[in-house]
Amino acid sequence: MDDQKKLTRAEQKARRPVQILDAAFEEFVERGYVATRVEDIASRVGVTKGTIYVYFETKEQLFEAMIRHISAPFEDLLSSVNELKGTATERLQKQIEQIYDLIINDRKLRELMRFVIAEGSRFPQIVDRHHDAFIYPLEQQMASLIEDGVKCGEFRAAPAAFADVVIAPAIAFLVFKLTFEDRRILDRDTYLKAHVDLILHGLCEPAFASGCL
Amino acid sequence: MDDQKKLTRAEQKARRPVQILDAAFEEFVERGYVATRVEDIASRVGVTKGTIYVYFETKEQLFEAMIRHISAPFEDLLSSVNELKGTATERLQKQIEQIYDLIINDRKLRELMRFVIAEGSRFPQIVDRHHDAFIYPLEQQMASLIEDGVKCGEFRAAPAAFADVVIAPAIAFLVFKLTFEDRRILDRDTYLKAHVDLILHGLCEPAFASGCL
Amino acid sequence: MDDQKKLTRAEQKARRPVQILDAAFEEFVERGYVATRVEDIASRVGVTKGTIYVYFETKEQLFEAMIRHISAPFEDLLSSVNELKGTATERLQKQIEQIYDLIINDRKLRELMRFVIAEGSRFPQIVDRHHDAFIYPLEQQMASLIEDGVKCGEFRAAPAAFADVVIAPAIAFLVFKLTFEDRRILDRDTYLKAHVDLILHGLCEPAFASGCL
Amino acid sequence: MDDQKKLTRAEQKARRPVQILDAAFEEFVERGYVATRVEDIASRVGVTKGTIYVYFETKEQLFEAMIRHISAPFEDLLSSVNELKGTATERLQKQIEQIYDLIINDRKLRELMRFVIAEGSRFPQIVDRHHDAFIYPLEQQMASLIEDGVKCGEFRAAPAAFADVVIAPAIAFLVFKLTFEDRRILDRDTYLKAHVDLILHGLCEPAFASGCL
DNA sequence: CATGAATGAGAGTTCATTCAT
DNA sequence: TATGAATGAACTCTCATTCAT
Repeated sequence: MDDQKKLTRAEQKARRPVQILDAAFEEFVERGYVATRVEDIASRVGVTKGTIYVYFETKEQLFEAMIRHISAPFEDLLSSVNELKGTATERLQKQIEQIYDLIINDRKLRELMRFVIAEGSRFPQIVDRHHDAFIYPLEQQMASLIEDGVKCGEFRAAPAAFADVVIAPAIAFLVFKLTFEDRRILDRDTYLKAHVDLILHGLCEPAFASGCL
Repeated sequence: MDDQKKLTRAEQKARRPVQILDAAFEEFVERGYVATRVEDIASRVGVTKGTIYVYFETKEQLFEAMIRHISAPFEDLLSSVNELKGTATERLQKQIEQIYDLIINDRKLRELMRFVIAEGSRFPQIVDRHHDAFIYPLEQQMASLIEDGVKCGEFRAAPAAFADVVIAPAIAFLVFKLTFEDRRILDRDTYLKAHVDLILHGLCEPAFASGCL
Repeated sequence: MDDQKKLTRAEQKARRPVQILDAAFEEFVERGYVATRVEDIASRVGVTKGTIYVYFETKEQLFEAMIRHISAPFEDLLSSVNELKGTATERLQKQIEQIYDLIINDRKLRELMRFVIAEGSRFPQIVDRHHDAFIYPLEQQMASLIEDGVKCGEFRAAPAAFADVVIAPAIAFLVFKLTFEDRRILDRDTYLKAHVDLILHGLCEPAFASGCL
Repeated sequence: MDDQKKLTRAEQKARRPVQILDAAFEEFVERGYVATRVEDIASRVGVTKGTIYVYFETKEQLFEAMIRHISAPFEDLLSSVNELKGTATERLQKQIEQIYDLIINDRKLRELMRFVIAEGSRFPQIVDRHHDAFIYPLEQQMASLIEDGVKCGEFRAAPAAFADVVIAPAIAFLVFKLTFEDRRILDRDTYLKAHVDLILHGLCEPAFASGCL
């Protein structure tokens, strides 16, 4: 409580943009770009409409800034995966698990996907951004992981498109969670297990089949 | 010929609701529910604002009717699958192909998915509808197909969630197409081949592996 | 009273634009372009804000249309002067009188001048329009009248700029009336008499001086 | 040198009000009272919004102060005319010339006229001020000059309103310059010569006509 | 059935003004 | 003295909806 009081003007000011962006995220998620009122974002922050315009020129720019704000963390998030150890199989399994954890835990990532789908035609940049910063790296990592497995003889030779198909169930999981949220229950563990099971069987050298699984 | 004219006019009127629903689909796709103006739908049909309200009480009801209108075909569409012949493997492969064809050819199905994601919180019924009429039947069919394969020894025993994971790449494909449309090229054949390849390897009894593929 | 009732929708609609333009004139005169609220114009007509936008796309276009509306009458008004009869002196005198009558009686002409001065930098077209439709014709008529007088020996040879200077007191009178309105009284007859007196003395051939005045 | 700096800084502050008034003049000229933003005035001075309010209570008072600021010089400017020497004719000619020089050289005088016309109904005081400080003295001087000329037999007896009419072309010139600025070229010398020519012919005793011109 | 003029409740945005620093 | 974050009232413009014709 004293905490709040202690905030000097300067501190307040430094926090405002982030406060607004966070509030904007919540409101835009709830109602979509067009139906969200700048005033609602403002009241969520506890300021008035005008204050929003001190920090952002238009509702449009606020939306774009919000997207950038919530996208930023993913960029370095995906780069950490390279450090995995173990056999290709183990690493593949591990990475899939991490992706599911990300999808389950990171509401922002999920909602970003909704924005991309719902507002993509209004904000084409976010579609490209999302592809370049999220989808493409995922594909690349998966592709190189599979390649490793093929090289060391754990996986059978696979067409390039395999990487896409291998991560696809996770994408579908994300979309399901986004769409049905609480309405239909999707159990992470069950789904994840089925996913891993399928792709490992699907990838392993038949000769290894009994051994590697 | 006057007869014809009059008939045509009468037919015109009988077609009005459908014309409006089709126009509504196009406009709602282009701009989303909130940003679409009733007037734009009207001019697409070639009538004026007021006419829309002769047929639909509110914009909201028009939207819902439009969703019902474009959803209708899918209902009987999926029931045709049962008639497939051949081994479980062949039927599985065939069905997957059909799903991709559907996704590629049916823009309405794709955009329905976008509506579900984008407007789901505004129109919760459409989410349920979509699940019951599209997602659930798909899962059921796939599940029973897999079960058949297991029974006849073609597929290894699989957990229930397998059905979801098996169709997931197709869902992801749909979402990709929806999201990136022309921006990123996804080749149906390449992706489909990888998908089928993966799941057949993933499903087949190892013993059958060499034989069934 | 019945008159009002009898107005059909169609008639109403035909009158609306003019009603709005007239109301706009009054409001813009009273407060200037920027300070005038579209809503005030609407209430003056007895309709609501939205109605204005049925007829005019923006406040700016409404203003421009209003200027065109009040300028239109002047265009043919000035062309009637050519029909004057009598000696050059008589015709000059007559025309000057007509100009003063115009200035005195036509509030719209006066206020147009104010718009040109006050809003000229915001609406450059109206400045040009005003010059071409009002100032220039006035100069031309005066110039040809003087030329006539010179040719028939009534007036002494005069430089071209004379026409401007000869009408200038009327312009100044207009500006005075515009500026001081009721605050300072300017008597038309006294001022007009002095004006005519001055220019006739100033123009007449000295030889004619006693005769022509 | 530190002294100097400090002095300069102190001087800076002393100059602030004048700097602000000068900046206000430019901005108000450019956009008119209502459309001018206090912030624009501030940035022209190189300070921020708040600073303006240190020196002026409201935008309205700032405007009025600005008007007073630019009007001040005219007050003593017109009193200098009495010192003219020569015949009435020479002095009249001289004074007319001075008025044109004033109009040509003094942008502030010209724009003051625009403020009077454009903002007169919002700021009635400036209309009165302008009349009392500028128009009325001009008329008075001209009237007494004419009276002198009449007394000494150079000018013919003239009605009182003559003074107004005699200066009117200069007023019209001012308004023209204000209105058309660069758009239409008005040559000072040509116009002035025509003006003087007209009024001298118009004022001189016919008997003197050949002699005095 | 079809029209389109009219409504009126907002929505985004602006800006004079205040006040803690 | 100077700042600039914050306010809140006002303004332009939009659009779903109504209803007389």
